[in-house]
Amino acid sequence: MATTPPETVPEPEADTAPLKGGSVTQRAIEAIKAMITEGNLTPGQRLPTERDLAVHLGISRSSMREAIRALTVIGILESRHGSGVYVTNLEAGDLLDTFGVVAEISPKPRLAELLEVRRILESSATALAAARISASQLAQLAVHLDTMREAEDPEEFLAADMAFHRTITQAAGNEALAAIVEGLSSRTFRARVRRGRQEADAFPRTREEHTRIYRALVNRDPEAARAAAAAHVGAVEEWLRGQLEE
Amino acid sequence: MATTPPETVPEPEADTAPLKGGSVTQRAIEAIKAMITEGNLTPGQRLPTERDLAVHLGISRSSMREAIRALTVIGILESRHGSGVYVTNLEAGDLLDTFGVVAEISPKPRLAELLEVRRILESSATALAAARISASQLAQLAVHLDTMREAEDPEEFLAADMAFHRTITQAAGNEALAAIVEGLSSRTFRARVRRGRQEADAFPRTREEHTRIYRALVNRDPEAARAAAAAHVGAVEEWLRGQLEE
DNA sequence: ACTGGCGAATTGGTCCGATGACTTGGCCGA
DNA sequence: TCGGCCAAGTCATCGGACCAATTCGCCAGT
Repeated sequence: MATTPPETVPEPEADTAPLKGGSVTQRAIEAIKAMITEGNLTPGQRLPTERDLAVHLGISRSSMREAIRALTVIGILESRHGSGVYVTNLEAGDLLDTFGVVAEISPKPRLAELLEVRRILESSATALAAARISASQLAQLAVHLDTMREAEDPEEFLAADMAFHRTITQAAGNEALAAIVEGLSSRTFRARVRRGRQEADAFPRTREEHTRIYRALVNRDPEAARAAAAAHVGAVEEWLRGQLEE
Repeated sequence: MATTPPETVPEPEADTAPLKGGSVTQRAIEAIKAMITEGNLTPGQRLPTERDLAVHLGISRSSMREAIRALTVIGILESRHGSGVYVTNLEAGDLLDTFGVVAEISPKPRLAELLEVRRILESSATALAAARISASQLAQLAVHLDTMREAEDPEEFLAADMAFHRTITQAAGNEALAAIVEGLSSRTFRARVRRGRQEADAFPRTREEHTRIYRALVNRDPEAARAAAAAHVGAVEEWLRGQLEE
């Protein structure tokens, strides 16, 4: 090994060395990201084998595996057992579902902030949907509303609730926006917020709010839709903030 | 691709085994996340050693390292050589700078969508800032405006530009919102968008847009601030969409 | 008794080799 | 021609070894 002699004073701050930066694994991560951004790797394409990549970058297979795993977790790569490692389609959903994880592990105060972000995004998404939603999507919304109306099981209610919102965000015609909002509304996130709220008269009120959103969409009224969605999320938000002051 | 033979072929669909699901490494990731959400691990706390964790979960150290690396990349853990593995402060910035990566590797069409998200968020953030910004922050904005006015070097201009927006998003008082917007405005992202736009008369126009935002903030006019910010981002957005149709 | 530096123990970082599990595609036989 | 079997390719996991950085206590010098 011909590494640097132990004499230079360490300067841990400036990121002046993008290639030599940090650990070997980090270098591998950057290398793969660079290959994608520079077009050497296109969505869906298969990468060389772990061994070849490791040799090519001059690192061990273990380190290369860590790099691949890291990029897998954030949705850039996807490794299929026995087949190979592939670049994902790099669709919004692939990359942004990490958001769900963030929502899962964020401490309570951060939760309120994330809910505010969701309110902003979802109200805008609903306004967009008012202009772009199709007839079949409106029909879907009606079905989900009926399901919520007749559901006794909270589980079923929640599922229809999520489907309702999902249909709207998809109708907004911005996949990235939809993916982010969905991440902020992820299963455990909502479960955490709802927990303990069921004893209140939340269900009828929620149904009413949903109905208001639906009517605004039917009338293709973006401003009404925005207001209704903001009020809907805002209600949860306000309740959560109240919870925090204890 | 022949269809299924009469028998065999298990039913690998439903994710009926959340604990046994997927790979060993995945199990380790979920285990650590669970430890955090359940409060067994608090922000800043040190984890057991890799070796101990591996033994405790009944897996090899290699797999455990992959899990730790994965959680490190998304900002949940932080490992210090020679010292140990620690939970981050779980602040918004730690968790959401993954957004920058998403913006970096997203293909062009997705870029327009992300820019639309930024427009939505930044306009709302600016409106919030109009109500909450402090006198000293307003003074900072003035300094950044002057810097932009006198800067000849595009590099310097861009730095002041980013600082300007950063001050505003921070003034909005929502760290999560600020972190997301900053991720969407990350270095390479803006560099990519700007590239080739400099030959146009973009700088004077940008300065003017910034000045308009600044005045709205000085007047503490949320609606004017929202409109000015939306127009500012929207200008870039529109230009990018034009670029896409080639 | 206090201070300063040195070194051993601890711990993450990297590498290597081996084995198991899964996929794929071609070969072989009915 | 068709269908199943087999072998090569590849990821998944494991266990061990050594290197590098940090940390902290011991010890010598003052």
